[in-house]
Amino acid sequence: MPLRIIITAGDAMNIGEAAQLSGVSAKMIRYYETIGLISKATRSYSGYRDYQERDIHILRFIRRARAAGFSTLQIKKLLALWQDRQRPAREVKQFASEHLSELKEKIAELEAIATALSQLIAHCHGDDRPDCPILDTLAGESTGGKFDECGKRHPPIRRHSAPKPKI
Amino acid sequence: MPLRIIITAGDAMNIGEAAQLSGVSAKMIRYYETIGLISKATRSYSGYRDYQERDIHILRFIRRARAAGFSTLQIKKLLALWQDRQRPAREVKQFASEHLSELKEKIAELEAIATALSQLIAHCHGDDRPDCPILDTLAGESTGGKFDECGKRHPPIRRHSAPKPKI
DNA sequence: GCTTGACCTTCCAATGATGGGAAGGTTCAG
DNA sequence: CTGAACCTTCCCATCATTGGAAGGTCAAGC
Repeated sequence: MPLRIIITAGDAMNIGEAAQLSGVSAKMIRYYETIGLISKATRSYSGYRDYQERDIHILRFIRRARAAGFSTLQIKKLLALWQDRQRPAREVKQFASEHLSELKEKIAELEAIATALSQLIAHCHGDDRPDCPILDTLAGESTGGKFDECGKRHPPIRRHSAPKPKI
Repeated sequence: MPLRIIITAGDAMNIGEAAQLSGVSAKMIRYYETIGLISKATRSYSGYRDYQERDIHILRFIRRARAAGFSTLQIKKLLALWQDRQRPAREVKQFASEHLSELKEKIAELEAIATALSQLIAHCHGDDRPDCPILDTLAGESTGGKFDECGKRHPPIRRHSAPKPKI
């Protein structure tokens, strides 16, 4: 992966440098532009996107907000709150609190699953014999078992990670 | 939502009844067939899929495994283990344990986010004044802040829930 | 000037599990 | 025979993210 380190004196920079400085991939910067999360970048004569320090700040904000688990839609609102210097902190606190509640709910769901699974695993002798309470429970005839109760939401397993903040 | 309750004496049934009995939606049954998680259903003369009791058991197994947070790929393996009556329970236990580790890791990540967010919220006075440590942190100039560390994976926010087990 | 390679551009595709809906065929009861 | 409730296949959307192709641009070194 050859990676030329870009150093520029002034403010203006291409998308690659913006990506390096902000920790948001160029791909994602373009994506954020298409979904309207950031405003359309001005273009150089040849069509290259042009970024300033100010854009880098915004992109970093977005990266951190993503790392905090906010969706792009939520970030749109956060950006609006951020840019409005008159907004009362109350609004921000409330918004963040709602997100925190969702997070906690998700955690509780996962923990319910983990607990149930732990118990099954604990009850499995795990030797060469074929009888196994784990499979028996999943196959179970009875209703109202552990896994008829918990784990109602299951986001797809993702291959791609969110951008790993290296800056 | 008109819903006719279907009661059939014998084993053979259409996809709708299979869905009701298994708790897996007809849509998902077809999907599981296309991705090869279940074998292709036999068809009636007119092309309707035909299901037996045995298929219902498999579908219930899949539903519970999904509720336990296994991906369809993992379930494929679980089904193979289940169907192999000679497999040592050790294998199942190991497989489930690996999944449990992943679950715990995910929980830990979410908890790191939740903790960091909690702290920010706690530090926000939340009144009418505009200064707010939450936004300040997201906008922060400094590197190595809370959200430069935690939360590396963020599955997309889903609209659709996994099938809610009602049976 | 020309080449080369590292940039940049747009566009399309895939991921994973799930639902929505259209267009059209089947079945069964009244 | 009609209508409703099934069934079929096919395409689309979600969300954030990456991959890759096809092609334009720029700057350094020859």
